[in-house]
Amino acid sequence: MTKNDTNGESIFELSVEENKELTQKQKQILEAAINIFAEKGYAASSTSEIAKQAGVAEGTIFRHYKTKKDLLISIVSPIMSRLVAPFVINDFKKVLHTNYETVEELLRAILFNRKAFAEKNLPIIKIMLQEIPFHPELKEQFMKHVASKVYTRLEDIVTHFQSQGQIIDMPTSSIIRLIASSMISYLVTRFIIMPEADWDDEAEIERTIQYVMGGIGK
Amino acid sequence: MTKNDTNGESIFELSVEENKELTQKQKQILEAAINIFAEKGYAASSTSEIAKQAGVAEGTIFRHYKTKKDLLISIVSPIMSRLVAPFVINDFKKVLHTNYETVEELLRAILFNRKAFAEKNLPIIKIMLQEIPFHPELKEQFMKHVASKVYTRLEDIVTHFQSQGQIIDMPTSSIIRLIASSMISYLVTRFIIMPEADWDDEAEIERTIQYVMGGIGK
DNA sequence: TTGTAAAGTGAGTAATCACTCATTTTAGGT
DNA sequence: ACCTAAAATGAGTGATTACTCACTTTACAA
Repeated sequence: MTKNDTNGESIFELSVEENKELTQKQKQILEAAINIFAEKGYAASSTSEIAKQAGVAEGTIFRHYKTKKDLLISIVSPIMSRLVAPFVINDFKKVLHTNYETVEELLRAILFNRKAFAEKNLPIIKIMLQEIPFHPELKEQFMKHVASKVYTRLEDIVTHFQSQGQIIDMPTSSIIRLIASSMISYLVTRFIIMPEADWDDEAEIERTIQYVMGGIGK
Repeated sequence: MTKNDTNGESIFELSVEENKELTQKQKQILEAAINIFAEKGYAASSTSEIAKQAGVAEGTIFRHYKTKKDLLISIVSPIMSRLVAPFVINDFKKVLHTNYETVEELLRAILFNRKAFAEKNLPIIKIMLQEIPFHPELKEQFMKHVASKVYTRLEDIVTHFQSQGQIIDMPTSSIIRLIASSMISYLVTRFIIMPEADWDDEAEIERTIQYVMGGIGK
């Protein structure tokens, strides 16, 4: 089931382990928990409501998850690995340099790909963003397995294209922050802040890329 | 106490109504509630803990605030007006055009000013950002009294400088989104995501402005 | 068909929740 | 010094919370 082709733009299209061997009821619990956590927030959600919406007894939840927090982590943790999946390919650098001749191309591919990912996993991403500030384990996991890894890869990208003269001379950390900010802001605005506005996605992504290139391109 | 001078860059330095006639205990309640809400989130905070930290009886909280949610709104609401204060000056347009000859100047002034504001009101701003998604009244208030008003002013700014040829030809809404995203992202990263990193604020603001201008300037 | 371990149940538990209210304390004008 | 209204109190309320556990049901290999 796991795709592993690494040709073309597919670096950013690898999928990962789908839900393994889960009981039917366990899947129902996860689905209900995801919906309720996303809608009301973790702290304001009760296990009784989750059980009710999942159509299981409350005790069933605690047979699979020691605590309510355990349930939260079981939901949020997997999304973190999947969030960085495209960046942690083993020969990332090589594949990268041979497939993308310009920063623009690369950034566009990343943005399109992560947009699809965000679209597909919106509720869980909302939970992640909402709960990270209040759960040190989540924050730590995010910093260690998401932020730092993405940063390293972006560092590779920026320095590589900087040496090619495609990117202006500015501290790498600032360039990374500015690029990431623009791209993440687009996704957050698009799917979280104003999801019900009518978006011309292709055009707006194009403008975002144009804007970024104007800011960091030579 | 309220400053009303409108000369120089002071448009973005107006202060507003300070805490009016509040009991000493009421101030203690607000202070404790702000700290605890910011730290643990609204739903995970108990009125008993707030009362304890404030050094008052739990009943005292409910003498001043009908419900716990009422307390939340009493904390978050005022910050919204203060957030947009610089933008709702009555003769904003006139003062604006006479005081700032370039977009760059203006954006820099806004960013510096709102940075100071964010620094001074960080915990309340955190609460606002955290709780808006879960409280329709707050969301509505934010959209009506913050987002739409700021948007209108930015529209004025963008079209004005566009007619002067300082800003590229791109849909106004996209330009506003991109500018606002870059500036807000800086503040969020600076104060919420990575507050403990060592920032060279002046330099980073300058880079942000330079980046924005590269993206939207001619 | 039968044995058994895992899955599922739901009534029960102690703790905590937001909120009430009868009573006491405080502040300030006369 | 006295009066009074507002401020403050804290024990008490029923509802809800996350979680437990003795028990029943299910799935499936032998």
